[in-house]
Amino acid sequence: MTEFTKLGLSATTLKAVADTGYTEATPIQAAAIPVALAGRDVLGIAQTGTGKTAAFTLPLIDRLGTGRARARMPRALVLAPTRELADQVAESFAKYAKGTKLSWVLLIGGVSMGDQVAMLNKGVDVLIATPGRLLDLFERGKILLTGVEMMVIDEADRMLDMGFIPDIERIFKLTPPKRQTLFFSATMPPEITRLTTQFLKDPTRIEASRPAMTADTITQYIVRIPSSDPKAKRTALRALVGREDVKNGIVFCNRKSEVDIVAKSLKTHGFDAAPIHGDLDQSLRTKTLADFRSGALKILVASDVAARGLDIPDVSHVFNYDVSHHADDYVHRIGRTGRAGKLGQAFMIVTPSDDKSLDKVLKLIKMDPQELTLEGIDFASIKDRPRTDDAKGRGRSRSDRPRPIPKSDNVASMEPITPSAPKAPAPKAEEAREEAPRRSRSRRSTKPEAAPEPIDAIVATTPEVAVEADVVEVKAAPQRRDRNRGREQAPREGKKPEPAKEPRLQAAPGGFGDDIPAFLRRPIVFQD
DNA sequence: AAAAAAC
Repeated sequence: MTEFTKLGLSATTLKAVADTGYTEATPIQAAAIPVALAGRDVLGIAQTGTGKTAAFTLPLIDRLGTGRARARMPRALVLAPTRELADQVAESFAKYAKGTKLSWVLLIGGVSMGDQVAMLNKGVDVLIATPGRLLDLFERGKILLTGVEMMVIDEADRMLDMGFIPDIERIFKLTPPKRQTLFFSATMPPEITRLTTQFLKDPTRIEASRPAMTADTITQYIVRIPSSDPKAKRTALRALVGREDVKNGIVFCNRKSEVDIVAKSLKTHGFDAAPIHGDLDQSLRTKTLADFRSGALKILVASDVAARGLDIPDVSHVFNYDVSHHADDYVHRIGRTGRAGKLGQAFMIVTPSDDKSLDKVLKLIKMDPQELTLEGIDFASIKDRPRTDDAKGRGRSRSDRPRPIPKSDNVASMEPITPSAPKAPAPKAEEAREEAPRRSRSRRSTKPEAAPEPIDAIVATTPEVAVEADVVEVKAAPQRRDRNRGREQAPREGKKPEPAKEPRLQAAPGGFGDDIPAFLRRPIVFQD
């Protein structure tokens, strides 16, 4: 391991690092920081859990030094795929930049624009943003990206999954070509390779080998049940959660609607659980996550919004209510536990209809998790009330749908599952009535068309560094700021409901009074 | 198959 002091960071930055208690850099930090400090582009291939955030935050802070920010002209831009991840970067920034005069702002959706705009007007050095809000603010003329000296793309492959690549491309083109770019992705599918070829200059490729597929701090289990019925699955989940000594745990579901149902079910049965997914109000998401981090909430029921990247140290259990369809997601999900040397347990409920997904997972993790059996539950006789969110045309009409089955005592006795002794008495197993919260949301496909052109590998200009990644990670500050929670209305600037998109004059930059040079009101686009 | 992300 390399010490931070050997990486060429300034005294101020080193002091901030030392204050966090860390002395040794992770492999990706040791490799990336000197390259970034030298002003070179970095192509980092690394998963979360490798200390990636600090690997770009520290050199960013160092290189921006004490230069000063101008109104609406940020000098650095960090893009992350989800709001929570962006927030996490902001936390890291707050921690490491505290000895400097650098200012920064978190630009994410779901929260008031007012504070963000005010910060931009005052002038900030660093923007930490999700693509949607950044472009929104740009289109409103609140930001100029022509002063961007450094740009960081975090979790690029996830951006691809989420259909953000056109946005990212557009943002790249709004920044000056001479910027320094630090680009991170866990995998390098063709579309991502194309992006790096187009926008990175002679990057140094730094690869942290996949963190061990199954960190040996995580014990994995498979819980097979003979029924795919949602109610049967919930019963199994409760039996599982009830018998484990769960300090704090995350339950992952594949669908947002299921997240709501499962959270409600757990709550009804006396568990301290709350849902988190992308359809929930951002203030709620923020609060729920904060509660979970602080220990005020024991069980987080989550969609994959929480699967990747979120650094919640010390999660004791992960429960996969659904088998993830993407094997990668399974690895990310269970990676929320067993972190920083702590021990973790991961359970996966598997039904007969999960065969395909399970195969993919098992192939990827290259091991066979221990099989557990939940004894004493007659899963076959548990039937959920019909779900009504299946209204995709061929759904049955209200009248000919089967009626809810009268409550019956499905659960005989809760036998301990195989290896360990029962810890807590299983909660009462009567199903409460659960109404599936219905959500209809128009969904547009954002998948960009795959560019067929296969691109050659990136030129590695420095010897390729293949390093062994381990699980040491710079921890997020335990105390979160509540800056997301501002509920006040964003001051409506101009009362145009929808500015007709014609001759695109940007809103006036500050500092010119009424006399604004025309060129400043025109959008500026750099073509690479 | 679904998740996420702008008003």
